[in-house]
Amino acid sequence: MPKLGMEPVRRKALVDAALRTIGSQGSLDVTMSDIAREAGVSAALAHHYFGSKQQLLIATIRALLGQLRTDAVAALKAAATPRQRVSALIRVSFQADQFTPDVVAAWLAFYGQAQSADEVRHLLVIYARRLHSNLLSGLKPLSGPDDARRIADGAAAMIDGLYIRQSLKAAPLSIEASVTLVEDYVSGQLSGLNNTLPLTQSLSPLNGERD
Amino acid sequence: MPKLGMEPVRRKALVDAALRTIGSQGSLDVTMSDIAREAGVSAALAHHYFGSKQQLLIATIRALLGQLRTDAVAALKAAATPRQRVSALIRVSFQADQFTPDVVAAWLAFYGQAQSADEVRHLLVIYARRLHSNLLSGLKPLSGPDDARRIADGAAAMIDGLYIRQSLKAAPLSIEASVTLVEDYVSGQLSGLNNTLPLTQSLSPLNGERD
DNA sequence: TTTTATTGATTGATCAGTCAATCAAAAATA
DNA sequence: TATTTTTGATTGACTGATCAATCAATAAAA
Repeated sequence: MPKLGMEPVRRKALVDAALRTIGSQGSLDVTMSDIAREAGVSAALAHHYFGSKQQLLIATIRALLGQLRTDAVAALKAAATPRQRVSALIRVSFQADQFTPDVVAAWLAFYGQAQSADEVRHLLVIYARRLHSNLLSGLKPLSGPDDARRIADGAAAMIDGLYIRQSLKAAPLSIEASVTLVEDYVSGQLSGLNNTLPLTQSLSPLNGERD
Repeated sequence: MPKLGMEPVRRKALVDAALRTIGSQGSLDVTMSDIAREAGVSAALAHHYFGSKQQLLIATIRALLGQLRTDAVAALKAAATPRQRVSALIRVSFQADQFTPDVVAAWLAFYGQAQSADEVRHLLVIYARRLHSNLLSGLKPLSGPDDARRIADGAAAMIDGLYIRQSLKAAPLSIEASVTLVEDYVSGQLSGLNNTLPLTQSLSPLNGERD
């Protein structure tokens, strides 16, 4: 069987399998054997390519983060106004493929791991910073920098919190309801400012002005 | 050494030790020996009183939840108006002893555990429901029931999200900043309604009217 | 033949949970 | 009161299972 060039194929298969396994079990207490079996290879091969379980987990987080970035970049490209950029970021966070029980459970498991593993924490901090800074760049033109920072903090927190709620699977909010909640927060905060900036587009963020 | 009536003393010591150990390590991957050592007893004694590690963990969550309820009840008792009740609930969530890195890390670890342990999930669902329903009872007099539900969802999500952010320990928000964010959200949403109800007190929630 | 892919078998460590034994206070008895 | 019995508290040592990591061996390209 051994054909050449298997390494990238196996790496991807193992990372995908790790995500599925962690997600379905909802915990990082999955064995290398579990993951390898899911990927259709031996546990020894997983060690061969990743060196350690920890490294495989880190590669898995990176994959998750990379997907999120790709999605965010694509969504931002389609947004014309600052307000639309903010909406695009909110929507990406709750995009169907990011908001599945498996993926949410995996994120949660990684957050737990962040407490004891600095490298994991670092990656999650990068995610948090990126979301915050992306939101900020959309919000700054719509308010003062201080308000923008504040609103970005609030929106980011609400997004993360909705993820947690989702993970409990008890009366979880739908994607649409989640998006609406965050949108309402942002709109409410922006319209509550001592309007020194035109806010005309802020009430229907997704219907951008024509031309 | 054996004096009578040690059981409640040991149980409490073990639960406290579990919280400290889990919090400081930031993970449920602590051994019974770790916890027992922290409590100053043997691992065998921990098993003697709790039967299993899982049961000790569940007792620990219950303790956390119980403390939260006690604090909430006390805070609600001091609140005169519905709006003040909402503020009291927000403040309790970020109360100093609930918002320490240890406690936050422990909560996070328990959320992870909720994925695979139904009893743990059930307890966390209880917490989520209690917060939501408490918020609701304060919000309903200030808005319609539908808006109240929506705002309660948003506020609860934001609170949980701020906890997560805290756990990352990267530029975490202060207690005051956290409280302010949630307060601003609630105030912003309430003032954005088609005001069919008097909202005069909603802008300075903590300065209740006299008499 | 050299290199790459792959695995079964093994190792060493870790841990939850069990158990039999010990110790000392309390209760019963003399 | 003095002595014996009972009982709760406590632990060290052990077991069985699990798992990450290693390694030597095999198979198939190149």
